[in-house]
Amino acid sequence: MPELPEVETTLRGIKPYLLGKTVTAVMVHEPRLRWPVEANLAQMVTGQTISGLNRRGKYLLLETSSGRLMIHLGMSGSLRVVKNGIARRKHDHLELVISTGKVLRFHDPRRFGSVFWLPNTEGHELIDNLGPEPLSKDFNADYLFEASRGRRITVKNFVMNSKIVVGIGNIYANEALFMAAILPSRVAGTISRRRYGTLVEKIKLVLTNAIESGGTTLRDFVREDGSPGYFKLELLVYGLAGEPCKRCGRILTESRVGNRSTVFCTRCQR
DNA sequence: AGTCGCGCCTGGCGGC
DNA sequence: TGCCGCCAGGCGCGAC
Repeated sequence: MPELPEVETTLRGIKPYLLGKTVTAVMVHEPRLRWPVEANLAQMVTGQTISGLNRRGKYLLLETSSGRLMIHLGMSGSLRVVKNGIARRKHDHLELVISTGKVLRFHDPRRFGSVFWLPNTEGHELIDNLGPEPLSKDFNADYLFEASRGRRITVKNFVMNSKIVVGIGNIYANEALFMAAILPSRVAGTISRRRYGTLVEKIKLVLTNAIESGGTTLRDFVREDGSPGYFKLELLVYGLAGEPCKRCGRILTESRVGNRSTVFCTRCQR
């Protein structure tokens, strides 16, 4: 499930192959993604030179002089760089052929991902109103505390809201709340400034550590070379319901918060 | 305005 | 062994 660390890992992996390179062809094999791939996308991107690669939340941005290609990996998406001529696999929906003889392939079995072309002159509602980057200084205890006042949703749903802060999905929300010793079901508006300080610190820590491990591979996620991310080995609670808490030994509990699998320790988290 | 539930989609897995 | 139903969840959307 690509969250910020998986998208960042992908960005760092593909960057050396694409930066300063020219796209010589674009093939859209399956336009039926989360949002339909626009019919003119290939025409707009072909011939463009990629002048920068960036990430905003879970969106990858391939910058050119006339606009940017926005890619979201959805639930099961991945990007791989292969040599031109390697056989296409099932669910390889879109390809960018690069002047160097490499090909960037967008692979997404469940098709929850999306690909957009965004001209320089236009904004896009999907990225224009996002919250701060969690690894930036704009994301701090005061910000999160103030943003939470009056909110009746659970703290877990609160930090998974991309309008509040980008990049945190179910896995890292579970992990950060465990590390911060906060129960996922706590009401966001009733948590103290001090505890939000701890939560901010743990969110930054878990995301940073996960990036260092190349992200978390549960099923679908792979790096640009097809290799998995290894942060699964360092998960403390996600996927570990029924196992003893690594901190106190009590059996970890699983429930549904916001209709998503939530794992926590009833002793360590309050 | 904030909150909640739905649905998109495929593949893996448990149960029978 | 095979089939069926459930589940995984990012995220926009409609309803209240």
